[in-house]
Parts: sequence; structure tokens; C-alpha cells
Amino acid sequence: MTDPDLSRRIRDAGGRVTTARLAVLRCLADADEPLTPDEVLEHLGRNSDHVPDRVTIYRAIDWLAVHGLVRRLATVGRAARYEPVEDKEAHAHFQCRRCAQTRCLPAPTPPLPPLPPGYAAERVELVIHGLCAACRTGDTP
Amino acid sequence: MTDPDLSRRIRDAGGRVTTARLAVLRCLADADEPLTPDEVLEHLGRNSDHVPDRVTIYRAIDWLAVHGLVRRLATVGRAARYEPVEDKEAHAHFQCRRCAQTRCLPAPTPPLPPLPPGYAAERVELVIHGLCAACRTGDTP
DNA sequence: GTCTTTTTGCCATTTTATTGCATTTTTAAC
DNA sequence: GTTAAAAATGCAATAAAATGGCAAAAAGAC
Repeated sequence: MTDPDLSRRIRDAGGRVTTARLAVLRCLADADEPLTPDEVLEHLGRNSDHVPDRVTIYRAIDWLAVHGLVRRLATVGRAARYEPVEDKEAHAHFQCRRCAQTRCLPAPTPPLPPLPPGYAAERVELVIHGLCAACRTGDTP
Repeated sequence: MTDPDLSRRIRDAGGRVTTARLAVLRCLADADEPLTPDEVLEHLGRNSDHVPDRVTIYRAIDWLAVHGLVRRLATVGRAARYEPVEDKEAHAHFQCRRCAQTRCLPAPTPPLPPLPPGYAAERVELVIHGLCAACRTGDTP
């Protein structure tokens, strides 16, 4: 997705198109797996001249999440992970229990289980727990 | 499940049956939803005379998790949540995006999506994101 | 009860995230 | 392009969740 596209998405969401927001969204869109705020910061450090403050990254991500451009995943690890909200959705995530790596998997949309009365479902997420290839061969599981 | 049962599970896992481990396991087994370490601490404070230190709770939970008596869930909130590993498994979890309440739902076991080569799946978790009844009627979504 | 090993409690520290406020940037109006 | 209002940023401080080190205490074997 091109920068003008991303800018437009931010503007359409009712916010100002700032360097930080654009850079964060760009970063998440380019990444092939969900990133933590710190990973975003690190990526930006490698690919940009001006690196926003850590707090700004947090706030930018939060803004993007609240406005539906980005999504926070359910994680087993300590840090939150975010991925861009794209058109083609419905994919699961694999999470390695050793290295906390998280990657996207193709997956059928699971059916929504019955909810208690009054509850409203907004999204179904499928998380596969296990060991990634590196951690499985590396050392003690 | 009775205390002797729980003690036996701990002993069978190769650990000492300590007050803290037993209390934590008891607490998680009695709760009808997954709890955070702090919630466990709070429950124990209400139901016991001697309350273990917070760090002890963390370590007890961790030991139980490593030895398969308890399971850490994927969460959207900051704190980890744990539930006992029981016989009847295969259930999904609902997480409210406002109050972070987490509760168990009956659910069919979703099929395992294809994994990249070398990856090993150990568990499939289904997370339903949304609003609980209280948060939906309470105030602004 | 005594001995050995494991676990606990307490303190300090780390990791991840949030808040407050002055300064800067963005945008819309001229 | 200036300019003014609103929104976003940077920095320092703080909070929340979890972890590490080590002496004291408790389990379990005898």
C-alpha cells in the first residue's frame, strides 16, 4: 500500500496525518508479522532518519487501534502485538512459546460459538500455540 | 475437585505440595473464569488466613503452568490469565474489550490450520473479542 | 527430631505501558 | 505564505506486571 493510501486512511479516520502515525502504519503494513511497539521503534530506527519518541509510538499505535486501522492481538507474551487491518482478513496466528515469535497463518474463519445473553462479539481470533522451527531444533523444548 | 486430588496432581508432577501451590491451584479450579495472578492473590486474601507473597503466587502459577496443571491464555489486556487444565477441554474464551473480563464459552475445537514446515502445534485457542453484557449496556462502547 | 533440598518472603530491578505538561507540528482560514 | 487554533509530540515522571537474588523457612526422607 502506498503512502498516499495510508495517509488517506488516517485522514478518513478523522485524524491528522503526522509523520509518526504514517511511519508506524507504514511499518506495520510492511512487516510480514505482527509487531510489538518496541519492534516498531526498532524498525523505524533502522529505516528512517527521524525516530519518534517511544511514547509517541505508543500513542500513534493506540490511535490507529482505536480508529480501526490496526488491531491488537491476543498474546501469550508480555508485550502487545499489532497488525494492520487489511481487506483480506480471517487468518490465524501462530505463537511460539519459547521465543514469542508470532506469525500469520492462512486459516478458515472459525464459527462463532454461542455467547451468553447480552454479549456482543466483534471478532474471532484463532491462536495456535507451539514451537517454531528454530526453537524446536535449537535446544531443549 | 478435592484437596487430596489436587495435592496428588502436584506430587505426580514431581513437586512438593506446598500451601501456596495448593491454594493457587484450588483458587483457579474453583474460579469460574480465568484469573490474573493479582486476582488469585485477592481471592486468597479473602478466603484464607495466611496469604502468600505476590512473588510466591507468580512462582507457584509458573510452576503449575510449566508442569501442565494450569494454562496461560492469550490475552489482549496487560495481565496474564490462567485457567486449570481439566479433563473436558476444547472451549473458547470471550474477552471484553472494555473491562477485560474473560470467560469460558462452549466451543467446537477449531481445525488446525496448516503450519509452516518445522513448526509444531501444541494447542489451539479460540478467542472471541467483543463487549460483555455489562459494558454494552453500561456506557459508551 | 534431624538433615537435605526445595520453596518462600522480602527487596531490588526489569519490562511494558501510561500520564502530565510545555513545545512543536498540522491544518484550515486568511 | 502567514497566522491562529487544535492536535500531536517529546521528555520526565510514574504506574503496572513480572522477574531475579539471597537468606530464612518449610517439605519430605530418614
